[in-house]
Amino acid sequence: MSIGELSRQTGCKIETIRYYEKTGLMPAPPRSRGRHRVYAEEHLKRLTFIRRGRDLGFSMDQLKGFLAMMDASELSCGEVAVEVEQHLVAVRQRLDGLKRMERTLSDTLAQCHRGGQPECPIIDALQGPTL
Amino acid sequence: MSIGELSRQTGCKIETIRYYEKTGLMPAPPRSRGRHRVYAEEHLKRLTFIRRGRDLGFSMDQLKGFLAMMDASELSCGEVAVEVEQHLVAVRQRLDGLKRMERTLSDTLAQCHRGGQPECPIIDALQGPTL
DNA sequence: ATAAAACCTGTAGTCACTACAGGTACAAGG
DNA sequence: CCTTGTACCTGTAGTGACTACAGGTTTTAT
Repeated sequence: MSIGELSRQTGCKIETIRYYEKTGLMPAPPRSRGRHRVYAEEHLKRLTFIRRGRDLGFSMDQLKGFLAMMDASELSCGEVAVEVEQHLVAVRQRLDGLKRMERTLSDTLAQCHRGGQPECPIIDALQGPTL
Repeated sequence: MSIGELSRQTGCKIETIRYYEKTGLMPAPPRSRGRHRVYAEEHLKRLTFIRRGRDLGFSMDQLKGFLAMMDASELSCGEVAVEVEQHLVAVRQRLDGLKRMERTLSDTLAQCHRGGQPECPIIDALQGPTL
């Protein structure tokens, strides 16, 4: 499988795949005579795992940790679970922050009478000390 | 007011204030004989606005736009409102993504029987095609 | 055989900071 | 007035996770 094919199958850009290789997240695959990267099924699986993990908000470092455990086939579920749990806490915090943000923005917008009033509640809201 | 004092009042790190100056978000303030930055009330207001805006997820470029409008005292509420509205849409999308993320993570965790079963649903979930 | 597409390497840019190194200024106490 | 300690200065480089480009080589299809 060429890098382009792998890219199509995973939805991961070619540059990103090469970047993952450079940073050690993906192994360097064998090459053709002309130095083109040649990938196999295992690479597809690994990259799918990485993309999925990234989509779920794990850092490249966290994924590197997971992959190292899997590579060592000490897939001690427990250790991974602990990290996933911690991550979930962080995700929930971000979620709360974003919810607050959403509320503030929509409240502010609701107060704005679009006509050219001299005082804009949007600007006031952003400047004032309340909130 | 020294840069340290401004930093304390706004909760914005000194390096960040200098960075905002370099990028044109904050104006270059007058200096003391010895080149130390000397800030006034207006700087405090502006930086508060910037911090607030950043906390609400606006980019430095968007804030630069708002500030330029305010500086020109064409605070045409309408234009700002349109941008805020668009931003709100983006925030809601991120919120949805995060909610999906939260659900996937907690579902996956729920399936994991921490004991050393050979198959870890966490790893399966991240690798498999479903989801 | 040739042309177009895909691939290669290496470097630099993005965003919003953050950290550091190596130096100068200022405020307080003696 | 002098010293000491803190606060400040500039400039550069690093972060994370990519993305974009320039300038060259290989593969594939006609």
